[in-house]
Amino acid sequence: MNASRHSKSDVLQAAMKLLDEVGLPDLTMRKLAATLDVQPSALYWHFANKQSLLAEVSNTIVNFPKPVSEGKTWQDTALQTALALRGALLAFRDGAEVVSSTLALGLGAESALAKIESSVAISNRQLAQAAAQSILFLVLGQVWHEQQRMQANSLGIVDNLEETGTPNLEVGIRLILQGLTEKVKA
Amino acid sequence: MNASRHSKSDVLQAAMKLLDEVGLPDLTMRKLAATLDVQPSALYWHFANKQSLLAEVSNTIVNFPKPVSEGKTWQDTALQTALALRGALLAFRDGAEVVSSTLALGLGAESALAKIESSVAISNRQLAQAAAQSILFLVLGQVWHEQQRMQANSLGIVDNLEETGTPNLEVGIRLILQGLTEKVKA
DNA sequence: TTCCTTCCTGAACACTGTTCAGGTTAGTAT
DNA sequence: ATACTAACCTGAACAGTGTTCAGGAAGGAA
Repeated sequence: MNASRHSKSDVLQAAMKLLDEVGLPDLTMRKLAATLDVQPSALYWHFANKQSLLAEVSNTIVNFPKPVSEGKTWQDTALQTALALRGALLAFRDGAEVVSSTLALGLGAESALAKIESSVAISNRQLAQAAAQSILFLVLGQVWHEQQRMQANSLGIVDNLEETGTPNLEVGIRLILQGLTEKVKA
Repeated sequence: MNASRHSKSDVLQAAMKLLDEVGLPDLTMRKLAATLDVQPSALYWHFANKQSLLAEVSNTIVNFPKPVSEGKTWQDTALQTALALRGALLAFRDGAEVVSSTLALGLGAESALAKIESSVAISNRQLAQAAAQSILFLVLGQVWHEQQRMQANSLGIVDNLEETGTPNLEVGIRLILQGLTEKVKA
């Protein structure tokens, strides 16, 4: 189709489109190169390796706007931020797994943690950091689970009727915020 | 070394030993076969595929004894259970990643969730389930992070001085349990 | 001795990420 | 117009991956 040359952000865009279409396991350098009408080796001019590519994909996924906090309690803002993160992860196929992996490798996606932490408006920063990290892991784990089920269901695998995804997540976050509120009071 | 034949549990044991020695990325079927003095294809008589092998590895890792609850509040028991899970994951290199992956794929490791859930002795089972799931994701995420840092540090990468691993985990769990306690009271 | 189950061999298939020497294209400077 | 330079790509190869499959060997039971 397109025989023109490509910039780094072209490749990044194509990678995210392909991710959404085929999922993480099938996001290979060769398939990505094919969608750009280019040899696989060409990708290595733009990115040092696949991990670096995925790191930037991950950063783009979690680059969602931080909810405004006007007229809301910080508990509400924190909850909204966590749910916004959930939405950002759900916007791309296997988004949670991609972000989890690059976060574990320390290659990016730290902005997600920062956004949650800054929404926890309590004076004890150490405590706020622990809570924010907990919320982050909770959202990542839950959405990863959820997205895996989505794919399984789309493959015709029997639905287990355990559709407690979203409720469970919100309940979990609320428990942490509740605990935080009590702890700060004392 | 050993030219005798092997049972399924022999292979499983060898896999776990190799995992602990070289880590998940280097746990390949070929290397595993080599430690058993066997061709790679021989492994497929014992396990349908690599995922199935990892699923059983995962089940073995999380098969830790559930702490006794005598003379303790359920909050204490739940905390102990979560920390026991942490210990079980830390007992094997990349344990958290292995368990996270197979749990996401729905191929095993559910016993971990069951143990935590049963330790949350409140009447509202729906709430208990949500809390248990939250604690599980929290432990998995935190330990995954921790183990990744351990490997990075062992490779000579600079230590970031952010040694908040264990404290953060315990704080997070306590927040959830505190929130639970308040919610049950009301 | 025959039979059957258990376990393994050897070779191949279809992929994967990555490297590298060299070529093309386009734009800038002389 | 010519020369230079940076951006981008080709083509081929390398070393490795999980997995399959027809067939062979070992050992106990009938």
